[in-house]
Amino acid sequence: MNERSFSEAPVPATTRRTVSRPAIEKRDAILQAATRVFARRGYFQSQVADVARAAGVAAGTVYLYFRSKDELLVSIFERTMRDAMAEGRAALTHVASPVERLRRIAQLHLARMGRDRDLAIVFQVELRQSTKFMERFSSSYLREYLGLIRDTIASGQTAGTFRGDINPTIAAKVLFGALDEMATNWIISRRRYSLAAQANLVVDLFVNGVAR
Amino acid sequence: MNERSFSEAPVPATTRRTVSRPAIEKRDAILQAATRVFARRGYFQSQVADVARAAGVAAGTVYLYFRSKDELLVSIFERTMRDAMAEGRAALTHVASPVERLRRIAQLHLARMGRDRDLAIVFQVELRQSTKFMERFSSSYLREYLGLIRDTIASGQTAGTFRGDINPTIAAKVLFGALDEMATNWIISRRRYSLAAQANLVVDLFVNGVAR
Amino acid sequence: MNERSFSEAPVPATTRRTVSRPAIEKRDAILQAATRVFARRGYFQSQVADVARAAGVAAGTVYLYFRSKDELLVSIFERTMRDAMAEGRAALTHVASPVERLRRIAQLHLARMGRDRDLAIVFQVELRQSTKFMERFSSSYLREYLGLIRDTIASGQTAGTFRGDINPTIAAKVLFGALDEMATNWIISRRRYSLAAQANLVVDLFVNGVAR
Amino acid sequence: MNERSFSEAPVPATTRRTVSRPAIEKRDAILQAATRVFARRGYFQSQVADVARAAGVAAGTVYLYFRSKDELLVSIFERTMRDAMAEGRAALTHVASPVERLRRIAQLHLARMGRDRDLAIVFQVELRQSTKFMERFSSSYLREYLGLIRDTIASGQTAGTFRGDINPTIAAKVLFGALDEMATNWIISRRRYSLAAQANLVVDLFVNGVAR
DNA sequence: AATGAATGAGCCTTCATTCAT
DNA sequence: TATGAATGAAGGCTCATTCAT
Repeated sequence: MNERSFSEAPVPATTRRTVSRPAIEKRDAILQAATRVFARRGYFQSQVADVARAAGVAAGTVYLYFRSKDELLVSIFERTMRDAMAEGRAALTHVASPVERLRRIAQLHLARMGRDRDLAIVFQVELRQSTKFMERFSSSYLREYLGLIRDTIASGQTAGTFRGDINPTIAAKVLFGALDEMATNWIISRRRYSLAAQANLVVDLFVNGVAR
Repeated sequence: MNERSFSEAPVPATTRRTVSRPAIEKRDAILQAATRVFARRGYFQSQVADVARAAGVAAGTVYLYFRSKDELLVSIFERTMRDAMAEGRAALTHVASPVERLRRIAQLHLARMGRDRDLAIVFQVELRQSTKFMERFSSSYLREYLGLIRDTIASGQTAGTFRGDINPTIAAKVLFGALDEMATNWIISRRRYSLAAQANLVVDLFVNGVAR
Repeated sequence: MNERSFSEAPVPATTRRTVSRPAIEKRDAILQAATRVFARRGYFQSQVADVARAAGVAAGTVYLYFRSKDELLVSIFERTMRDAMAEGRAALTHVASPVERLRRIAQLHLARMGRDRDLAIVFQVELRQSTKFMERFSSSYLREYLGLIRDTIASGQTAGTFRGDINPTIAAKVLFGALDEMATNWIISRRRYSLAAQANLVVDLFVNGVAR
Repeated sequence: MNERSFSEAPVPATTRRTVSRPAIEKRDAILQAATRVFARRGYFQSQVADVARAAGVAAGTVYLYFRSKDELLVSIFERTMRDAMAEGRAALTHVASPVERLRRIAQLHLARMGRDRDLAIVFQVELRQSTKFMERFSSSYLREYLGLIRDTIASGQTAGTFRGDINPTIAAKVLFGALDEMATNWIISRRRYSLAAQANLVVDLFVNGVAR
């Protein structure tokens, strides 16, 4: 991967703020095509021209919507995370019970990945190629996501539902790591099973432990 | 990454079985240099010439010991996993208690990664770039490693230490995912802390859960 | 020379059939540059970058018009042979006399080589580097060319102009070999003389023999 | 092909003049192996290590007998031509008739090639790769060989057997070209037939022409 | 004389990106 | 906005040759 820039999302810029509807649609089409192509061939094996072809546009057109090939990957991540966080927060609005909140988080997490295998592949595999790349991610949405889990755990501790002697930061990583591994394993596995169905099992394990 | 071959390790061999000591040493030196270089620059940014220079040999010499650049990566994985599995099995020989066994596994896992940051980077980041690559890994040593964890959990169930109503396969993934995330987070994090020290915390959480 | 593919000519095509004029011109320019460069430096000593520079395009551009370095060589052969066969057939249309036909063939053959020393060098030297390469050639245009000569001889036999006791296939090879050697010798020789002027001498010798 | 040197034949040089019998034998073995390997794989595809292996020696050993890979090719040519010229002259000693002399030359030429297909391939194909290479050849043995033919023809003219109005130099090229083409065609052709058997046909054609 | 491990120069090809239209 | 032809930097790998043993 060449020098990653990680700069602002470039939107076709005739007018800065009002981006026309068809422009957004084309941008989305390209992003979707990129997800499909990256998932099938892998990021490095994929050529920008492949993405363009899959999106039904010319190679040069991709660069009207994205600054670079890297940015396609970054944008897939950001769009998905933005959606996920928004959906997550909405889903948690009226859920008070910490356990139930974790359950919702896990369900949404695995459901989103399980719903779109190509997206899942990009998230679980293609997105993890360089420390720079990962640092960039962890310091933004991922930090936010881990924070959401951590806060939920902490509030569970405050409420007396969860043990006070555990470190909520570490616990958050444990849960995230577990969900992440579920998703990765689902990608890799030849067998086809419901990923979402594992959410409750994971949360149950996380909450109650393996001990009798 | 180009077509990976994953074929046998090509060691310059005077006779097939007896590989001379200096040959082994040079091979190891190259592998170590590769770990360092890949970790610092990333696999794709690294040139074979960089690795050669770091190992103090000529570029062409790398190809006397490894079939391709890819094979350097594969070999780092395989050598480490082989060592880790051997060390793991040895360390578990006389440990009967399931909880203690999990603790040992976690400790060895995080200690190994925490001991060599470069190796950890290669393992947590560089090695996860393509589905093909990951499939190859999961179907060998990783499967074996997950199996080791799963069997430990299952024996804990048999012994009555662990709940009978959990799926040991899923539980194994949960624990592995948690450890894996610890390592990844440690890599990414700017702060320097002891990775190994988290082993007990993770296992405690895994065994007892967050619930009061 | 690497694995030769000998596949279809890859012409950048807006539409499959209508190749734009400038595209054809650029392709021709590259082919001409390749002829010049290969003749001066030899095929293996020539770099694709040399050809590109001589053609006034970037190195990558060559690959928009030709699949590989090999294909440049193949294309020079094919374009020349196509032209030569077309010109040859046209020139023979109204020539009935077998001797006169042979004379025309020889004249065109040597005139074409004598007209473009670079092309001659590529034909007489660079194009004869591997059995695979030569097999490929002999089984296409060369076979056709030898066939043209053989048929002319055979018709001369039928007409009673030529002896009936000679094998026209062998006679064709003899004439072709003679012309080919004339060309090769002309290439190699330091002295500059008219190659075309030897056509009649060769044909006279071929027709009448050296015997008094 | 890299810079060709075309320098003196390097003989293992412990003592300059007295080359031990086994040294000569090893040199010959290498040359024979080279002929076989070059013929099968082509000169450029062949590695010096291939030749060494085929000769049953180590790669470095080849360089004790030959200065370079190029020189292997050159030496094959020179050894064969030396033998051929010697054999030729001997065979012609007591043959006075010009036609008969030509017949002997043609027979020896085609018999030698027809006897050793690998050698024939090297001579007809591998040896003709660069102008420099060919210039080197033409200016030595080839010139001598053509001279032999030319002189024979000239003496035939003096004797009144051959027409006085032909240019013996051109006639010599014609005959050589004819023989050369016979050999090349025999190499390329899938069909297996006697090459030597064509000698008389070619000479008859050369002497008497195709005309009735 | 013989070995074969080591060297390192050399080059085809790909493909992200640009830009004239 | 859209196109797609053109660019040119970049690098993995081969293999003839050397040389310490």
